[in-house]
Order: sequence, then C-alpha cells, then structure tokens
Amino acid sequence: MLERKLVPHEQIRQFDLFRELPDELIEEVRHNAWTISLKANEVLFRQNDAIRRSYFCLSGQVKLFRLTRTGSEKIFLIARPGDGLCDTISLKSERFHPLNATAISDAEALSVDSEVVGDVFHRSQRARTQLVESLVRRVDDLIDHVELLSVDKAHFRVASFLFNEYRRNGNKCSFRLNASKKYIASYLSLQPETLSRCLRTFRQDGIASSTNRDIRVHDPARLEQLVLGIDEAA
Amino acid sequence: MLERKLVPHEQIRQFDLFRELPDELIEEVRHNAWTISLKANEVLFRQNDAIRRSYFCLSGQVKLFRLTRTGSEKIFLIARPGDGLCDTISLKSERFHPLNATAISDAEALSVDSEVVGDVFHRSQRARTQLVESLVRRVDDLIDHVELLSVDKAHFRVASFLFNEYRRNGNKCSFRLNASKKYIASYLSLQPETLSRCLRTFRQDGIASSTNRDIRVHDPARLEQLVLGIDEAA
DNA sequence: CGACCTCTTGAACGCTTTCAATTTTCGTGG
DNA sequence: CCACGAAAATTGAAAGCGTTCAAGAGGTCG
Repeated sequence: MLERKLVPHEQIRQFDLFRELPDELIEEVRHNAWTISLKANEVLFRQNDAIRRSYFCLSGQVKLFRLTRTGSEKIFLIARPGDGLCDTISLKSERFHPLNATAISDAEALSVDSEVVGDVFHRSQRARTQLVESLVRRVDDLIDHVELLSVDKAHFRVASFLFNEYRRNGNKCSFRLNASKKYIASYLSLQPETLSRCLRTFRQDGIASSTNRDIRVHDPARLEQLVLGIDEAA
Repeated sequence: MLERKLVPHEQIRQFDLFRELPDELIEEVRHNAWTISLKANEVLFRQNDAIRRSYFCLSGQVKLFRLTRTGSEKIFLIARPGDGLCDTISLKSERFHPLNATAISDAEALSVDSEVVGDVFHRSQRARTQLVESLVRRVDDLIDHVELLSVDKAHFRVASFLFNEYRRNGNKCSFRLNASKKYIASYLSLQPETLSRCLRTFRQDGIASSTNRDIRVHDPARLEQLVLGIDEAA
C-alpha cells in the first residue's frame, strides 16, 4: 500500500464532488491528498472504521460490501474509476464507514483528508450543491437496490438488473458486466447457481445470452415485459 | 386535503433540518409553509411527481412505498411525527419523488416550498450541515435496509428487525410496533403469513412474544445470537 | 349486530438453496 | 507457446423453506 503525494489537477477534478471547484480549492485538496496503490484483494478500509479520510477510485475496481452471518459477502457496489468510495462524510459528528472496501483488481485510490473536504464544502457553494446532489443520487440508488431485492422471484430480479444495465449502456444490445457473475449474484442477493440458471432460461427463451462478462440482449421488449411483470407464460 | 397558513415556530423547529436555524430563517420558512390535513388512505404525493415542495410529518402516520409488479406495495418507511418525508431535495437539477406517500391514519403534514428550503440551505451553515447529516443518516438507514433484505432466511430477518427495534427503544423488553404486522411484513419483504409463523416459533422458543402491536422480548441474548447467526439448533 | 380488516393456522406447491461434480476460463510459469 | 493450477461458471439432484390458497379466529367501527 504505497503512498505518494501530489496528484495532477485533472485527476482530482474527475470526481463529481470536486468537478466544479475553483482552482484555488482544487489546490487545497491536492495538497492534502495522496494516492494509495492496492493489489488485488487488499483492504482499503473496514466497516465501522472511523471516517478520517475520503477515498475515490482512480483506477482498477473496488468492492463495497458487508459480511453476512454466514461469513460470505454481500456486495453493495462495484466502484470504477471516477467513483467516490465514501457515501458518508463526517461534517459534524464522528462517523464510521458503513461498508468494507477492498480492491478486486490492482487499483489506485485517491485519499483526501475529510476535514479538507468539509472545509471545501463550507467555502464553495458549488461544492455544497454537488455534495448534496451526490448524496441524493446515492439515496435514489439505494432505494432502487431495496426495490430490486424486494422482487421475490429470481428471474424477475435478474431481468430487472439486466434491463437496468441495458439502459445504463444507452440501450445497446451488447454490453459488458463490470464484475464477475459471482459478484453480480451477490449484488442481487442470489446464489451464483441461481443466476446461472436464470441466464440459461433467458438464452433458451431468446431474450438474452451471456458469454463470460459479455451480455447480448436479443429481445429488449420482452425483457422489459418481464420487469413490468407482463409475463405471458415464460 | 385542507390547507391553511402559518404554523407556530416550535412546529417547524421540531424537524432536524430546521432545528438549529436562527429565528429569521424560521420565519422565512414559516411564511412559505402550510399544513395539509390528510384522512386515512389519502395520497400526499406520488412516485415520479416532480419535487416542488418538501413535506414533513406533523401528526399521524404516513407510509412511503413503491408498487410492485404484482400490484402490492413495498413499504420503505413508516413516517411518524417529526420525520421528514422527502429524502431528496432538488437544489440544482429537477428531481422526482422516488417513493409514494400516503397517510395510513388521519394525519397532518407540513408543506414547505422547496426553493425556500434551498434558500435556507444556502444562507445558513447550520442548515447545510444538518441537511448533509440527514442525508447521510438516510444513506446509512438504506444500507441497513439492503442488508436486512439480503438475509435469506425469514426468521433471521425477523430477528434482525426485532433486535433493531429493541435497541431503538432503549433495550426495553416491551415496546410497541409503529405499524400493523401487514406493514412490518412489507418492510421486511415477507408475506404476513411468514412473519406470523416466525413470531410463533419465537414465542414457542421463549425468545419473544407479540400481542397485537406489542412486542415482549423474553431473551435478548438469544435474539442477538440469532442476528449474529450463532444458532445452536433452534 | 353485521361488515370489515387484521392476524393466525393449515396444507400443498414451487422455487431457491445446498451439496457435489464437471467444464470452462484465465493467469502464471515452464 | 503451451501447460498447469486456481478460480469462475455450469449443471444435476435433493432438500428445505417461503409462498400461495383457503379457512377461521379475534377485534373494531359504523
């Protein structure tokens, strides 16, 4: 976990939270930031650790997860370059990381002193607005996650996920999953076997097929019908 | 849905978002706020409505929910007096309610122009900090909700919920659920029948019992063990 | 008192999980 | 470039568990 100082401006400005900051504040962030190099499976922070620094994904992938009663992990998010890793910033009271963060490939993270983030927040209206926007988007995403897990039947849940990814990729029929099926299954709170079986029936029904991480949607309309529940006897 | 103007200061200050506001800003909120009287089952706002006003629960109870594919409702929160009803405030881009809000008893809601809330946000540092704190807490709560739904076995899920309520009530052995079992089941994404059966086995095992909305925890230690997964053969 | 809603209980079905084994994929080193 | 081993993905079979359907008990309000 090597650490070194001073990251170029553009590296910092790529994150929503800092995007619209004036140069002087970017400088302030820059002088209180460093990068952390992570090897695959290396831990960035643990759930319940006090939040003293804010982290952002520069390269590679980082999983945000909790451990379950049985020792397996429940994935909440697979972060990619440009994503923030800390939902919660402690402005007033001390806060603790709600999730674990571990690299799933070799990765680099930007690490910024939380007090500096708070300082920037107080000095720039744009930063304030952006922070609130980011949090609000996170709330919306989590509400969608809760809804997804409330779908009782596995193939409806998988269909919802696929249709969502399909739309996130600009309604293109081919796209690539950003994680292995094991992690996708965990995100959906399903066993990998169940996910595999759902994808098989989708292939048999000519709705969608998968080869490794590549998804091909053959019939977007029927996929959407599955999501909406208009299932004319699968 | 009767509307009238001017609510007393204390009514407004009871909400986290406004708690620490100076009098002048409370006044500003107050002159742009009114109350809405809702009869049971009356709709306050609908999912995907544009957010033009922010709502807060003054009396009674309001359910925040989404409709599922099968037409039933998935409860995200049962709001009580003092709770805010809008997670998302549109500061910059236009936003839409992520959830439906409907009164489940006769209720009163405070309605404040969203632009006024935004204005207060920009003018008071305490309001800003408080808004971020509220959003962060909401994120934490939603993460917990996702975790709860990721618990595969129903009795572990119910145990987690009960233990959580137990702690929220200051570790008292007796407490009252804030909603009917139908709504609790929906919050847990379980069928009412399943919840009923789980509570029965808890009673038989001497862990906890319920009469109507009143819960009595007989063995907190074993309840916690269930949550942690140390289940020595139930 | 009757209508209605909540909650409970029973029984059967269907689906996900679990366990086990095989195949495929991918990274590392020969 | 191929070979090897580890991890990922797939498939099958059986068992466990939640849902569903149906019925009945308890409570509340007009």
